[in-house]
Amino acid sequence: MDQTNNPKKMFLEIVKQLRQLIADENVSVGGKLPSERELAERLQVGRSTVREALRSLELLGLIETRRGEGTFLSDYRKHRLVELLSTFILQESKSKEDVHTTREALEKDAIHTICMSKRLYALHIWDAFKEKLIEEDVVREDIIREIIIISDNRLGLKIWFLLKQFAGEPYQENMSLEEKTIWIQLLMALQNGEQQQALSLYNEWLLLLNRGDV
Amino acid sequence: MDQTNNPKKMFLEIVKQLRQLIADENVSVGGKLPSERELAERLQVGRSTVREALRSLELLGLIETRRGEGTFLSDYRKHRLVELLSTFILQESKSKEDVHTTREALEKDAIHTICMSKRLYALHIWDAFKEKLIEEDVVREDIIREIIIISDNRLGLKIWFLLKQFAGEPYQENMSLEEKTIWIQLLMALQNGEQQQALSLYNEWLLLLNRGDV
DNA sequence: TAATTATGAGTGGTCTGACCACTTTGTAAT
DNA sequence: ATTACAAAGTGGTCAGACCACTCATAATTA
Repeated sequence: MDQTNNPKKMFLEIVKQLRQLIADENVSVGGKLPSERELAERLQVGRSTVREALRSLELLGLIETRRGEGTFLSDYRKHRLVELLSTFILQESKSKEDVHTTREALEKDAIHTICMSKRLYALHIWDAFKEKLIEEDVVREDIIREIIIISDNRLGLKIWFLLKQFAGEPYQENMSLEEKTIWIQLLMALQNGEQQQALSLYNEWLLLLNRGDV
Repeated sequence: MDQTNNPKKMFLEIVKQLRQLIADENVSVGGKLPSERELAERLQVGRSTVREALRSLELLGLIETRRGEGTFLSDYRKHRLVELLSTFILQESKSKEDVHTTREALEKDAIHTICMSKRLYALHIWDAFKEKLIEEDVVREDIIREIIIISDNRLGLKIWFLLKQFAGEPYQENMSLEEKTIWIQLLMALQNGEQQQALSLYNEWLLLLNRGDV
């Protein structure tokens, strides 16, 4: 059992084991976890230790508990990590800048990946985008999300998704006509795999954003 | 009692009160918090409830506990949020390819940032790198880490650091002579801010890596 | 006197058992 | 078949008991 150097915190160990258990038993989102008493028995620890681990995960918003019912795996989209991040980390302005930088790195990479990809994307995808850009109001983050989805890097998408929420309103505003013009060109560049052109347009768009607001 | 649709979790309440207490008593970074028993008495709750709150904050890395000593407010620069974030994200998307892609995106971004930066880096930094490359055995991840550190994106560095651990051995092996040659050129490109050249060399290095092993 | 050792108070770590409040479920009465 | 009620299950909280560890201080020793 405790073969390792075990000066470590038990409750941290339980957190780890809970994750393992969730993976093993294939608990799906919204699914029910074993009761605290059962967990205590299965993991061979006291109920209070189990609770310390569960409460930690609850603070993170990873699980949800309902008295009289049980403990449930909560929707990822309800993770409280982002809020906590903002509360505790992002006090330093440098951090905010870091978030932007990192997020933009992911976006550029998506553009790069799409251009480099040998995969052929159906034409109608790009056409649909362009049409949408022209005819509807488009929120900035929507189109970028699509780009990253197309680039097929799910990890990158998840990280981006989290970082995005720090971008604040600018990312949730509608695109101006000027921006749309850039993006239509950008989409064409992506369609044709013209990486240089695409990245150049992206940078142009960033400049436009930074000039406009903040 | 009066449940004004306020299913107030006691331990969440305690978390809040703890933050209040830290603010009120002006506990500084590294400072000591009251003992669990004292907190329980002051907040009029059981010790186990206090512990659930404390353990939650500990999982976040906001406080640090040392058996026999006490509970201390930890340096918020040591927060564990990114780690947690990544751990849970990586749980789901097990695609190693995604990890590599994302990691490379961060590395490229570091290169890009350094080249674009108006900041002048002391010449001796680059010279020291080059010397090290020539004279010593250099582990791959070491030099890349330095690059990212120089790019001064701490968030990116943290994420990279985590992703790196999934890269496996290749990243912990020594560089071959061929690789060193590329990197010396790359360092020169960085020194001169030649972005195109630097990224091109980086890609060349990646190709070399992928051809060589796994 | 100075250095070393022993002691005890304080603290976090864990477990047990006991209630409480609430939800679900199964059963008995209608 | 429907309803009413009791029981079981679950999270929420508390109190008390040990344990392992740290540290300051007293006691012992050199």
